[in-house]
Order: sequence, then structure tokens, then C-alpha cells
Amino acid sequence: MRTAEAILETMHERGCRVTGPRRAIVEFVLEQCEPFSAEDVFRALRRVQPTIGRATVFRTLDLLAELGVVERVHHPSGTHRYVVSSDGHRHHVVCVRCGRVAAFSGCNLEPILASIADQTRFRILDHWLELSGLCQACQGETMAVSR
Amino acid sequence: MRTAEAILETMHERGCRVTGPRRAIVEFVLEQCEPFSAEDVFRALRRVQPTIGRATVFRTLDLLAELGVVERVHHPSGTHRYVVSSDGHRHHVVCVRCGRVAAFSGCNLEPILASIADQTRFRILDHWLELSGLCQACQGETMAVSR
DNA sequence: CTCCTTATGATACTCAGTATCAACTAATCA
DNA sequence: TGATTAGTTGATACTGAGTATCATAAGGAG
Ligand SMILES: [Mn+2]
Ligand SMILES: [Mn+2]
Ligand SMILES: [Zn+2]
Ligand SMILES: [Zn+2]
Repeated sequence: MRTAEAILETMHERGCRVTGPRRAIVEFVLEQCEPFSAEDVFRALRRVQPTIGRATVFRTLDLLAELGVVERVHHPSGTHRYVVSSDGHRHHVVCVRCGRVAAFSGCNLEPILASIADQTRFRILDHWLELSGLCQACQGETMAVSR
Repeated sequence: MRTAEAILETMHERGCRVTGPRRAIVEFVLEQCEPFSAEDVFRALRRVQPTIGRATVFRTLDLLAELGVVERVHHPSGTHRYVVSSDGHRHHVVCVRCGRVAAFSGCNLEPILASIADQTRFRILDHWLELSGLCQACQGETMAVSR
């Protein structure tokens, strides 16, 4: 997991400028362990730096995605979420009934990924595994939903 | 690969009505072997049935996604693409550079899912596995981006 | 054919994301 | 240091995918 300073230094090496908004966004982003939207970033930073612009948030997230610091992931709602990519490997299960989230680690996808790379001729760079289901508390209350 | 008639019959069994627009959309969709957007469907059908509405296209694609006939896939542009789901369970790899999508089959996630269910006490109902990487064509053109 | 329910398409709307541009500022160098 | 300059910011306006509404049209069971 990179530090904010290291990331800003990388930007600098690229010829980008290290500015207040960029520093704030990078620091905020590194604190997140759940997927977040651009709007999440904007609303959170606005309270600290009320002058920050929406466009700057989008631009900086684009830049961070290019640098590989964050990754854009699919969200069924149609809008993008971001996750910090060097987060090790945290995935989660979302309860479809109450929204409770549980994290888990140790997905051993490597054999599967190898076979997929072979099958599709893609070079697999990353994976995102998201599960949904019923948490323990909600497993007893599903008669109404069943078909 | 289901036939248009079989799909319309399934709709019928669900209490949905078999209408001209739905028939046209289903038939069009089944002909596609590349990922397509809602707009693609709209523009193509408009030439045959100029009265068709955009909303109907979106609604019917939603329905087809619910029925499992098509699958919504992520496209880096931010808008959704659809692919006809072949029989059985499929996932997709998206090229981070050009957006090309390749399908693959035979994700053997069951052992992993079982261990996660055990770990989290969730009953796993569904999973979303999204891979990203570089398609064969884009693997040669990455020197500028590297690092 | 009748009747009821669902679907349609026109229209207006939402809102994530982008283009523009004048004002600003980080970094480089004299 | 202060001048210079290219990159950045935020206000504003815009785009375009997707959705809500609603009066009208049409499917289908009987
Ligand atoms: Mn993993
Ligand atoms: Mn998406
Ligand atoms: Zn729950
Ligand atoms: Zn590609």
C-alpha cells in the first residue's frame, strides 16, 4: 500500500503538479477500504475544502486510475466505483436483504485466472470478485421472497 | 442458444405480453455476437420500425437481463453493453485499453464460494466476477503506458 | 367481442461525467 | 528572490445514458 507522499512524488515525476486538491483527494482515497464513488469523494472533501470543484475530483480520479492507484469497478447502478488497487486482496459479500457487508480474504483464483488467460488470450491484470447472498440474520426470513 | 420464440414464450409464462417491439428486439439481440449498447438496438430497429421508442428498448433489455437472456457487461466508457448469454454460466474479461470483451466459461468457483460461505456465514446466492486486462491486440502497444 | 391489465412512445427530467475557459499557481530558473 | 510558463483549478454550460410520467394503444383470458 503506497503512501500519499509516494503517490504525489510519482505524479511529480510525470510532470504533474502537486496541488492542494490533489493532495487532499489522494489522502482521502487511501483511507477508503470500501468501494467509493466520485460523488463520495466530492461530498467528503467539500466539508474540509468548500472551494473544491467537482471537475477536479473526476480529473484526479482519472489520473489516479491511470497511475494504477485506484481501479474503476462496475457497479450495477450504472455509475462507477473506485477501489484502491494495492489494497492486498479484500473482497466482500453483500446481503441482498439488509445490505450488511462482510469481508473475506484468501480468494485463490490463480488457477482459474490462468485457464482464462489461456482461453481468451487476454493478459489478466486484475480481478474483482463480489458476492451477494443472505447474511446469517436474514436467512430465516425469506419465505416472502421465494418465488 | 435459445430461439426467439422460446424466449417470447418464457415472457408469456411470466405474465408479460408478447408485443411487436419485444419480438423485434429479441430477434435483433439474438443476431448479435459482439457486445452492443442499448443505443445500437435503438438505431438498428428504428430503420425497420420508425415508431419504436427509446424507453421501450431500455425496458426490454432490462427484462431480457432479468430473464438471463442477455448480460450487462461493464464498458470503460461508462455506458453498459449487453451480450447474449450462451447457455451455462459465463463471465467476461474487459480490455482496459480498447474495451473489447471476451467471454469465458467454466469458472469453477464452487470450492471458493463454499469456503467463503463457511467463513462469513452468508448463504451465497450470486457472484460477480469481473476481470480486466489486455486483449491480444493491445498487448503489443503498452510501452508508453508501462510503469 | 369485452374488459382489464400491461405495454408503448412522447415528453420531460435526472444526474454522472465532460468540455471550455479565464483566473490561478506550482515549479523551474535567472 | 522574482519573472516566466505550462499545468491546474473551479464556475459554468453542456452531453447523453438512463428513468419517471402519463395518456393512449394493444395483448390476451374468458
Ligand atoms: Mn482476489
Ligand atoms: Mn459499468
Ligand atoms: Zn442481511
Ligand atoms: Zn484491447
